[in-house]
Amino acid sequence: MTVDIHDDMDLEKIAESGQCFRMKETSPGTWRVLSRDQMLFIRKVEGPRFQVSCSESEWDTIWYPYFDLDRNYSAIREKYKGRNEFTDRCMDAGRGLRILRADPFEMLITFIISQRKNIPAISASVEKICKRYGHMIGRDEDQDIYSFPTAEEMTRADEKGLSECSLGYRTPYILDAVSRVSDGRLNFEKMRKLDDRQLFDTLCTVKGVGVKVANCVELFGYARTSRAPVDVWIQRAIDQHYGGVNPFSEYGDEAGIIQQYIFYAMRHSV
DNA sequence: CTCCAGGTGATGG
DNA sequence: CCATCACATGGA
Repeated sequence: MTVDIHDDMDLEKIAESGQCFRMKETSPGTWRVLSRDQMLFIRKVEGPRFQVSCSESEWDTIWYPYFDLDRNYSAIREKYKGRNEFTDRCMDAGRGLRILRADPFEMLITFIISQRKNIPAISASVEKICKRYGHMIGRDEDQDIYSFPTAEEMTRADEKGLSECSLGYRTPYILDAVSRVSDGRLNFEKMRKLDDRQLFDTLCTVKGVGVKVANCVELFGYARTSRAPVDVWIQRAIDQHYGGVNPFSEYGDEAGIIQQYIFYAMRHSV
């Protein structure tokens, strides 16, 4: 079926934005999107129209929220235009980006893995985890596609199995995260009710989760868009373009969205 | 060979 | 509180 999306929506930019590591262009213009145990093929056809592989009810309940389509990104870009010359350039370069509303557990594991790895290496480790601990959810390009494992599925992970996912020193971090979910110290649904600070503190109890990873889980897993993770790219932008001063308090509840534009722009040498 | 990658924990001041 | 340093692994 088809859907009309009148706001910013650039699938290639979203795929390259470093917030999802399983989105792939499987044939020119067609993107395979994976989240939890769901798979979607989406393709821009003409004007605002996109062709999608799901039913209308799946679109409404799964993918419309996943792509954060209730939020007007072009209005946000317009709102902050003119405040800072560099930010303007970033919003222009990143026009089409959206913050995906991904699964919190998937984000926690993924961003623990992300530390001191480049994006291709993160994708490779994530795929190995899906293949080993997830389950088959379909086929594409003559290969099996696996879900991202649930916390329940990951309880069968051990040091030996995880070490074959190229996790290096992060293996005990993943085991700690999984163990906290299985004994209830970490409950992702209950955590939805916490405010930003409480959620941050709870996430930081997990080994291998510090300021940056906790903020990524808040932003991408809980849509806490006031959170603006500072990684090496953002720190570089702060040093080179904002006089060494973190600019994100200027952007209030949209700080995380502005951060995403800057991250994208820095990685594409704007 | 060296250097680096969406950082964090442990240690020492 | 801030500055260092080690930490596995794969790719350039």
